[in-house]
Amino acid sequence: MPLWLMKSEPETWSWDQQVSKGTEAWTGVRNHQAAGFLKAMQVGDRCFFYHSNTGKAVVGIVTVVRGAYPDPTDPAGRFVCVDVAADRPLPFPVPLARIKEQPELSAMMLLKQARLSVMPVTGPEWDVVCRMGGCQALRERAPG
DNA sequence: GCCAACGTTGGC
DNA sequence: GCCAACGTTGGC
Repeated sequence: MPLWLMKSEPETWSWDQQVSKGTEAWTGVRNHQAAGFLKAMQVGDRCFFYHSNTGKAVVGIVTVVRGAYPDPTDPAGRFVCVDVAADRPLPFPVPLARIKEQPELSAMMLLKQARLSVMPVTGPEWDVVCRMGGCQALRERAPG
């Protein structure tokens, strides 16, 4: 069961906006490694929603509601996007600083590849972050 | 505001 | 095909 993390600058697209809108196309990824992860996503997969730059915290969970399709914002038509829907907030957002303090999270791709905007999260990492965020650790795929 | 990491571009 | 220059991301 794949689990993911997606980054967004809150000035560009925030968790609050995601909650207000419900479902949103996750466009603008222009990195081939990140695009590969988008292509691997399946409907129902869960993703952490991470605020980069001014936020620097995992703030919520979204679910994939449409698998990879051509990104309408890419004029060349080479990159893909997915649609995600807000699932639930983390009652206590988990800051990057706290992730760095956790020995169990020391191998997270978030820490290893700072510039990657879409990445997989392991099951144990998922559970630890959920626990830190005061959220039930739902790993299983969301119902359709 | 600075800088490290790193992907891309372009000259050779 | 190499590599320097440059642009972008994102933490600090």
